Amino acid sequence: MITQQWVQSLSNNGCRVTKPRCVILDIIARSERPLTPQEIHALAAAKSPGIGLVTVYRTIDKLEEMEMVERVHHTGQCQTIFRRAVGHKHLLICTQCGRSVHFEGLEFEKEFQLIAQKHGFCITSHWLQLSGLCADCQKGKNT
Amino acid sequence: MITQQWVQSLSNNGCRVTKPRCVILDIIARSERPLTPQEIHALAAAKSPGIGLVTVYRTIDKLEEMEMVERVHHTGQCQTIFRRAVGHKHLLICTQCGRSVHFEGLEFEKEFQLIAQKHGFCITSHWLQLSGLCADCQKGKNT
DNA sequence: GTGCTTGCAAATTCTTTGCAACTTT
DNA sequence: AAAGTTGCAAAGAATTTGCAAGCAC
Repeated sequence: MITQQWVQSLSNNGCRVTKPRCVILDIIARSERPLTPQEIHALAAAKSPGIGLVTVYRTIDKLEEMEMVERVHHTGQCQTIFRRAVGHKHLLICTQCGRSVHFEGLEFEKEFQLIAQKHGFCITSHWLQLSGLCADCQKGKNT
Repeated sequence: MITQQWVQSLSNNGCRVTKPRCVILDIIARSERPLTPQEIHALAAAKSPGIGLVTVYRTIDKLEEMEMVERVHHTGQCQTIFRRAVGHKHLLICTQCGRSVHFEGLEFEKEFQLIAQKHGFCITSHWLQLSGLCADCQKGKNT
């Protein structure tokens, strides 16, 4: 389970493993789709009343810093949070239900470099996200 | 000049061609890099004192609606505005000076579809941006 | 006990809305 | 003259900060 790995990492980095933090971690780790800070807060508060939105923001910052989550562009904003994949992967997002899947994209890397060279640029990072409808939403299951 | 085309389009769509609007249009059309609403406002106010930030927001909305500009992910946010390219192009951005260039990316489209199919998704759009250092910034010119 | 965390309240920052005055056509 | 626009002030929304109390180790 991802949650346990994250708790371990936190601990290894000298961070305290507190109740609110665990609840938030677990919600993000288990989510199949990117969540906004507000959504995370709502889910966290449901599980464990009293958790503040501020704690959610601070936990997200910490997780981002430790490269366990990343910001994703979804529903018009780029502040939704999704767990980060191991290795170099990109995201495939369902515009309707939000379900997201990581995919390998190594084939592209070389092409990106070539394109950049043509313009005199030296690439340091890239942002690639595909949006569409997942199998269920195509069938109208989540309507 | 892009500005003139835009003014023409506005006019054709029944929009009034006002002074503030022209100033804002011109700033965005000429910019080599994505600008935040605040930056646009600062530049606009410098050229023509009295222009309100609200007008900038409203003009951006209109331009976006008419597909003349797009939101770009830059410097940690995705609300910076950059002119939109004709046809299907992607963006190459300098993380240091912000200079941006559009490039063709048709070769990727088919691959995107294939990847999506493997996961049962049907792609409707994608978001691809390459970030790095432009030629000048690599040489330390803009430091 | 020490020092990291938490939650509250307040402060900021960014964006949107209501409205009367003002332009463009 | 009619209708779209503008800028101001105010309202909202989202995020950050200060701080005393509370936990984890």
